[in-house]
Amino acid sequence: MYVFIDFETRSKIDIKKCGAGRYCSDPSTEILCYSYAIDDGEVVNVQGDDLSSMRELQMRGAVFVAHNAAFEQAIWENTGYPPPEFICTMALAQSHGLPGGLGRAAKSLQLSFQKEVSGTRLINMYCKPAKDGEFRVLEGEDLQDMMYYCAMDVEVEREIFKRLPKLNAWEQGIFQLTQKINNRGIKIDTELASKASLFAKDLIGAANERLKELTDNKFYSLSQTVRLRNYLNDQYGLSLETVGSQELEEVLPFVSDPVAKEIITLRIGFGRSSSAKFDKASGAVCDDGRVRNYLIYHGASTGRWTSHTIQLQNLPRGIDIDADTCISLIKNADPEVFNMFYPDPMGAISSCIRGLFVAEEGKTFYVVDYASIEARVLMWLAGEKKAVSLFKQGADLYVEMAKVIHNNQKLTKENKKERQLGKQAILGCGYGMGHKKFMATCLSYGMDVDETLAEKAVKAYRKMHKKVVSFWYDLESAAVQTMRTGKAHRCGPVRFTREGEFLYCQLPSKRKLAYYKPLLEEGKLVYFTQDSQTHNFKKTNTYGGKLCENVCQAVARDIMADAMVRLETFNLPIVLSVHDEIVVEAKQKAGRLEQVIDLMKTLPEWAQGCPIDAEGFETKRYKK
DNA sequence: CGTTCTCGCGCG
DNA sequence: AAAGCGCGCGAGAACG
Repeated sequence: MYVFIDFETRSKIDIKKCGAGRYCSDPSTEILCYSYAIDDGEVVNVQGDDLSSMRELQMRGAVFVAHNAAFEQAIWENTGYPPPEFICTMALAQSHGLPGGLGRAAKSLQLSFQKEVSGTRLINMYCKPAKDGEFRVLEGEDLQDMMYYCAMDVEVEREIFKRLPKLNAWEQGIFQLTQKINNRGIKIDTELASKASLFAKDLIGAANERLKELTDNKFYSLSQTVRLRNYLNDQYGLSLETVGSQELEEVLPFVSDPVAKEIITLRIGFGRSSSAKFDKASGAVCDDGRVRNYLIYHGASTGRWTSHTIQLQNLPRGIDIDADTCISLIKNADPEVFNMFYPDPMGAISSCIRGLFVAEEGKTFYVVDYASIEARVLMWLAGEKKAVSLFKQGADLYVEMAKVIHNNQKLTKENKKERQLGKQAILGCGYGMGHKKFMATCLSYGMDVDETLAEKAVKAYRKMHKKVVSFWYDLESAAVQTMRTGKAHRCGPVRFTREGEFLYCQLPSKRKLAYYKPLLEEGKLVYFTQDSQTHNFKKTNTYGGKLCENVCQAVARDIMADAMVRLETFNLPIVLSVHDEIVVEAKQKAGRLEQVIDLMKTLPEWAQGCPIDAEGFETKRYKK
């Protein structure tokens, strides 16, 4: 028996500011009404927060289904009863390469039920307090409309559920593990959050004031990016395409006007949004000092986790300063003293963002990450035996690459510049990058590589790793053949199949990557996906190099997911995972770091032979 | 006034 | 033998 359910809740606190973790646990948060449907039955609307009939269904072994089940589970928990396990239609949508949001998912699937747009007005009216801080009373026609809106959400989620295959048992387990981590949460240094936010706001405020002076009050903020670009171009004869820091760094040496120079310097130094993460941390922290509900299962189409509320997957690495010293200055010193201490005070503050996350009293973080896992997975999948064995021996592949690029066997680790180029090639050229893009990528890492050298590097990579190159073409041709014939086609360790509205790519772990509404257009493979920049759901083309990238990212994720399950089995609680890194929070114990590393390096049956490696450290305060 | 899109930032 | 890819969020601006 499946029970499809959707809660409408109200709260005195703002879910946008606090995230679902704190929102659901706040005492002012309560269920206004809810709708549910049993199997194919009619949707039932219930006013108020009495869940007793739901608990009865739970007792009878019903399987509950919700869209973004984490929310329903947390709300259920807040009523004082342990929630059942859920199937999450958002997880189903995302694991099929569809948008996560209920409305967007319904739209992209062109369901017969669509999300009711009129719900927004009701939510603003009844789910948030009025200006006097009190809730408006939901009754009469608006109550009926609210229940109708809620019921439609149930219809939509039921239709998504019927339309998409369920997660396999292993992946449902990974989904549950994600929820477990989300509920466990991670502790925040709240004192640091509030003080650092003030420091950052001071600095940004001063920079914006200076911008006003320099531009005769034409601006109020350095983040007015488009206007700032046009202004610099018009006023100073520049030809900027953006005001991104990379482009600005490039042109700065050629700008002669002192005012333009200063504006650009201000934008580079203060354009980043540093105080935002501190503020979000302050807002999202629960009563026990932890933030929760930050990981999104299968947020990326490849299966990687993404993160929200506080985006934990893009914490700045920081500049080269001692973060502990900087944090104690933020806590104990005045801003003036602080600014004297650091020539780049914004850089210093943003270097402390990682330090917001601290281990619970008596515990410590074990931070372990895989070494260039995607490059290793690629060599393994492509069958590059030599590279695989070099990786296994612990050889320096970056130097080996440099030797080929420069046609010089005498190069060693000490040839830093050459090795750096070799590293860029190994990490960057595996998915078909051309030499122009390679040049730009090198430049973004501060390496000035000319076109000839870039061309040499790309050619050398492709010559040295012929099987990687053929892997691109074989992947594309297997996918295209599957589209042409409707039959499964294998490419080494992966297998393409055509089922329903999807082209699937089955990975060694048996998990399937999904491509929605695939088509051959003049022999080229296209499919529908959400544009990662604009969020528009649209047709996009793909090709060997891109398929290769998807597969490598996905396999690396599967290796990490497997390790995460293992860590939890050995009672090593994960509080965070970031693409190739896992953070465990546990009591300090001799040998524990090695244990975490060993468990992460242990490979599942399907990945035997993959040359992975991991390293890490322990720390009370999160850092890179 | 709220929603949606774009730009730019940060990570892997 | 041609192409690197995957995200979320804040702020501003456009839209209704």
